[in-house]
Amino acid sequence: MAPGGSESGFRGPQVCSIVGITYRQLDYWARTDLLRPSLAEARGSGTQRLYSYSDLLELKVIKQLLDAGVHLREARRAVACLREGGDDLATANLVLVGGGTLLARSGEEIVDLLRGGQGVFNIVPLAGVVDELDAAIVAFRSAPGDEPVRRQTAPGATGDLTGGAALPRAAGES
Amino acid sequence: MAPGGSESGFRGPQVCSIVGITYRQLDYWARTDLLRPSLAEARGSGTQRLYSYSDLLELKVIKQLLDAGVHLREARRAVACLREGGDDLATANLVLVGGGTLLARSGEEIVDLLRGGQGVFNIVPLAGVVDELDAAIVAFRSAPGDEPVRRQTAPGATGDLTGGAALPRAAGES
DNA sequence: AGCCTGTCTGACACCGGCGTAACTACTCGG
DNA sequence: CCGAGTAGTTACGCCGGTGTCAGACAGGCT
Repeated sequence: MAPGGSESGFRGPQVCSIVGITYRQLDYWARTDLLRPSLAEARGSGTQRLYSYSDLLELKVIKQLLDAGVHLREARRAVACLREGGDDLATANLVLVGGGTLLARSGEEIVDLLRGGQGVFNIVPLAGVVDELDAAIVAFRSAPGDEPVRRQTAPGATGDLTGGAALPRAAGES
Repeated sequence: MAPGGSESGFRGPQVCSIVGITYRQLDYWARTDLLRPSLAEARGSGTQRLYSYSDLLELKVIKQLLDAGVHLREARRAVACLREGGDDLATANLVLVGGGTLLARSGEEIVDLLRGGQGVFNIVPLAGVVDELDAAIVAFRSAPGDEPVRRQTAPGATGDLTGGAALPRAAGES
């Protein structure tokens, strides 16, 4: 298989090493409707799933939530909110409050929520997630089966990431 | 300072109905060293555990975290941080970031963390926790065996929340 | 076609976090 | 001193989420 050749999406094992999850997790999440591949689903043994760039982004968010000790049930709600979220995700923060999810654009918005709300807030800064994901993709393309951690090159040089799904990187994070 | 402090503390089943957890949870948490009663531990069948007011506060924080879908492992770290915190917990926010815990006194502090941090933030406004806990204690004393398990949407209009029983609420909430 | 390799699939097992149900031990009123 | 009630303890099992492993299958290569 050619690591730099086909641009038609990402297959299961590729997704696993890019996002940093196990194949069992990816499979379980696809079977339980947490996140199914948007480009092509498996139709039996031997076929292959194809994930888009935005799929990877959602998977990365899920992994971050799991690493932070958040339950998969909350991750399901987060994914649902991300899909409605629109296009400029890199500058927003995903906020989970008891029973609801929303995208906060500014820090002051979060402070307002903290003042009035009772309950626990789970907040995911999406800019960092996008950064990590792009760096992991670039590292994977340069060395698919080797050391995954490489220096962070500007992903804008790669042109098209996955056709039409690539998000333009915003510069500032504040 | 603590409601109910005039007596010798809170016993297991009382704690369960005040905090809103099951006896099995309380027992499991005591056995796995998440939170052991600080006043008296069980020394065999028939004896009884005695929990202090600050025990109840920690238990309430744990329950809030669980309700928000946070794993028990994170709750263990949160408890450790709460014990190191000062006395004025009611004005602070408990913040869990990947691998670390801290108490943030102001909203701006949280915004600063959000700017630079990469990872998921779990934030617990402790003022709301104290409110709910005091209200539950007052409700329990007026109707010890009557009150069913109340939902998270505390009535709040109980009136004499701070009537000689609760901690003095210092900071405005909105 | 036959082989090889990569990928999906199914069955089994494991562990954390409890629920349920018995059992046990202490306390209290009489 | 004895029965009732209460509270802690043990035993067993369930369920969600994964690791492990063997098996099934598509597609490319010879």
